[in-house]
Amino acid sequence: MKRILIIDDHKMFLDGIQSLLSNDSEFHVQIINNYVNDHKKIDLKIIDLVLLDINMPDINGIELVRELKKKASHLKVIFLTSHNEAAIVKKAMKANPDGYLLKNTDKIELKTAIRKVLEGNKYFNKQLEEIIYAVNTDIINLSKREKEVLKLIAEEKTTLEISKSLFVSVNTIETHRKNLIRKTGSKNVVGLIKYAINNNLL
Amino acid sequence: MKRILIIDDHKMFLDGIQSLLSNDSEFHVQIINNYVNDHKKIDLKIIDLVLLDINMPDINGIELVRELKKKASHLKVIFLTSHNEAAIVKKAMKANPDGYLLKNTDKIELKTAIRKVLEGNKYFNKQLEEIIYAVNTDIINLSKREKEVLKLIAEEKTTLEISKSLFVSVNTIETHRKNLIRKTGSKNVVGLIKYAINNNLL
DNA sequence: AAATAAATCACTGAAAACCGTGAGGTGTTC
DNA sequence: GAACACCTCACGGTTTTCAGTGATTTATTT
Repeated sequence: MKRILIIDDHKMFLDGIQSLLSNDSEFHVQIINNYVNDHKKIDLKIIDLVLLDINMPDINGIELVRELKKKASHLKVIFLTSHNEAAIVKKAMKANPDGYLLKNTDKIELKTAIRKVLEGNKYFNKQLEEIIYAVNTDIINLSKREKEVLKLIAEEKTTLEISKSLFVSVNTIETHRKNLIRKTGSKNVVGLIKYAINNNLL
Repeated sequence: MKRILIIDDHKMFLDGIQSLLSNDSEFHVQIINNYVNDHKKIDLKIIDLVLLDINMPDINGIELVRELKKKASHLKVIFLTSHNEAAIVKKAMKANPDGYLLKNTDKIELKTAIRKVLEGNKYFNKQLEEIIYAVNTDIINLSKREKEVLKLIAEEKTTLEISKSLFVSVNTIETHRKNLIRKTGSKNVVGLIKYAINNNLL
């Protein structure tokens, strides 16, 4: 019997998946709705596999994977999320998960993925292969200053206004702006805002 | 035995909820992943209650409620969504649903809500009461065309590109753009994108 | 000590966005 | 039929963004 832990901010989703997997006597399922509050209830040592969302209000799923793997290196981890945007998937892959599933996959694939991963394989949605095996463009790693500028952009401030409020030259903010667009793979500020919202940077 | 239909774009969520409710012999659950494709498989006459998401790629949940109620007036309908923003909830309430649940509620409340609604009551998450009974502030009402333009803006398309893809003048798109910014109370496209994302217009 | 990343600034030039204002045609609603 | 919302288009002008390139300083890492 394999022990599975699921972390997601939607209780209903948790209850559903737990019910789904508990029909198999093969799995014992524990659920957590809020990692920050409830992680002490869980003994990671006896857990075999963790399913978790990327985008949760209290904690960032990608960083959480790193934390979990540090605490219990035997843990297998599968992302379970609805995000299929290249930038997010790529970022998530950097945390070296054992699997990545989209929430629009069905229960059969879910179980297949869990079994494969427990056997030591990796399992990724077919839809993601293209993204995952794509040439690794620059890693999205925004500096502190860049995030600061991004927040001000998201407040509908112009480059001039930002430069004044940060007491630097307009040229500097323009450079930050260009770097933000380049790093996030956006075409213009629109993509930048979408990235910022998707990645909880605001 | 009551027959329940669930419509959601995430197969995994569907499978989970079906499993959850099917443990009770009280309910018979049918699921649909894509209303546009699969609605013919369902005989609405024998369905007692529909649970559905608001935001689905192929169809708008709010309009769908109106359609369902027109086709089969005995149907009870509960929204099941993660949206708790005032604008969306208010809009959803206009469709006169019998219930509104957030996806972060648990299985107990889900079953309670279903039973209450089947008895002829209304059931709404406590968290929503404040919103529902709040004074109706002005509703931002974007026209069909404006929403269409907004979607293209959100795809990082320029005004020129949009005008070409819609076969109208650049000036027309510029006007739409100005009206969108004005109507949403934004200062520039940044505010527009934030509005669009917050209100699920994409 | 060398390499790297971060933050700063400059200059040119082109493209795009934004503002204001006016206006014609269509369709719906009161 | 008047009022209204919607969609369309035009024009002139200003502001902002975006692209490309190069450069200096500081701090950190190897």
